[in-house]
Amino acid sequence: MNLSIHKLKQFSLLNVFTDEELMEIRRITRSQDVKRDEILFLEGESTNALYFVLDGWFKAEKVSREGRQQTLRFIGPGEIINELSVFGNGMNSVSVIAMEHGQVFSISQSDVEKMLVTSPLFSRAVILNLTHRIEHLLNHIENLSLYPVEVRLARLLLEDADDGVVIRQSWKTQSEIAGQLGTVMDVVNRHLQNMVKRGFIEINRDEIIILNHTRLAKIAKG
Amino acid sequence: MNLSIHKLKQFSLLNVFTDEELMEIRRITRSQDVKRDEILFLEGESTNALYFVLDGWFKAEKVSREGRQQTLRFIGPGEIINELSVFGNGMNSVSVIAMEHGQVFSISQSDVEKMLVTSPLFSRAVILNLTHRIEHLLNHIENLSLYPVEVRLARLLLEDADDGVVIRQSWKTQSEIAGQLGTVMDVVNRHLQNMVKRGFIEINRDEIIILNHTRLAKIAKG
DNA sequence: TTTCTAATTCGACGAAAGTCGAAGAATTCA
DNA sequence: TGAATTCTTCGACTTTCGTCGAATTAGAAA
Repeated sequence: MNLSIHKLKQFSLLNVFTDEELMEIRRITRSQDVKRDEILFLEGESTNALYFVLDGWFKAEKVSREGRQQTLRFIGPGEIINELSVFGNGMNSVSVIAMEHGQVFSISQSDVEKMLVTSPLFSRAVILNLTHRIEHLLNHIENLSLYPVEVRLARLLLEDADDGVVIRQSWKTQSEIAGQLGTVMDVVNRHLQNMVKRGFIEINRDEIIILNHTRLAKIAKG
Repeated sequence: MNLSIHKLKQFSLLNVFTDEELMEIRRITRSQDVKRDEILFLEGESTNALYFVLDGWFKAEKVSREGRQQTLRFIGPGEIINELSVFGNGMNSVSVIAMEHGQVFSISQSDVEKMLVTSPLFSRAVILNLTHRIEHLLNHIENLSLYPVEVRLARLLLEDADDGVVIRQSWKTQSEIAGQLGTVMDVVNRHLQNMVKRGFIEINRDEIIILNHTRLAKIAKG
């Protein structure tokens, strides 16, 4: 059993339990390796387990009939997948796909349900988690409907930037960025090139460097 | 005290309590009349109470710097306002405005917090409420980013229609519909007129009649 | 290296959406 | 009832976005 108590505590949902309780919980988890491009579950299916990401990156997306895709979020270590169908008893409203090799563990819906009843702290943590998700989604909607791609792109760059540098995982292609922004690759490229031309940023394969933070922030303001 | 136990039970969050508990709860509520166009609270403020709509309609919206507005939802009797700042301890991320004269009652954040700790059923109901909100928002995002205005409009009409008729409250202007769809009045009108011209719908001041459900559904499919 | 695949870049075009000005219709208010 | 306000409608114009085809570059695999 390589699932340490320490690792379990990385998850805000589990951080509310004592070490003894976590040892109990560890027993009801099911670990799972996920290969790159593997589909954890599909929109429309019913999946009855809560997944915890130990390692690797995933994305949650919706796909239109014509194949356009809208990425709702990228999901990394310490984050949780599938709150919606577990707590809402519904179908998955998004598909979740592994961007790279990863590792997750899951707890069945019935076990989660028991935890909800017995631990008010766990319930509280779940509620907090859901409100954060809602805030994130509200922000997403605001961006989509009120601001053009250039603004959304500038905001994305500034948010993802760490010390003026946006690190690009190997899977973070312009297509993926487009999916995140709710548009298509060509449009993203056009705006990126435009920002390069104006000297605001510099693009490499594995990073995007912000050269003029002030001007970029001005764009992001809308 | 004109707030009957029966009325309290209309709310899914409160329906989990016994009559005795509800009498207790009734004591900690604060009723309030709201005039038309009155702002219940503003985006960015911190409001520390959970509101329950007894009567009247409200809207939750975000406004851009340029004045474009995105309505997130209309809120009617039996629905709850401000889950986000109460459960998430953050600021309001939307503004809520009364569309018509209405009546609400509220419970303070600290009292709600107590209810969360003492009643697992209440917690469960809150979680369910939040997941529904998330589902709704996900749907909204999908529509915004993947489907054009005409499709979104057709979907809205079909959703709101009751027996082939969409009843328009006096405040449900084309401007409001535009805000709901994430676009502007002119565009909505253009598409509505187009649907009229093609004989799919008929527009009156107080209702929109769906004449050709099949064709409209075909548009809604995307 | 060479080959193959995936990602990026470009130009040009068409479609959808947003903007502006203004006029007509309906509703509300005095 | 008349006046004022709000809502709706229209046409013309601009901008942004999405699409297509194709060339170029970079990376991965053989």
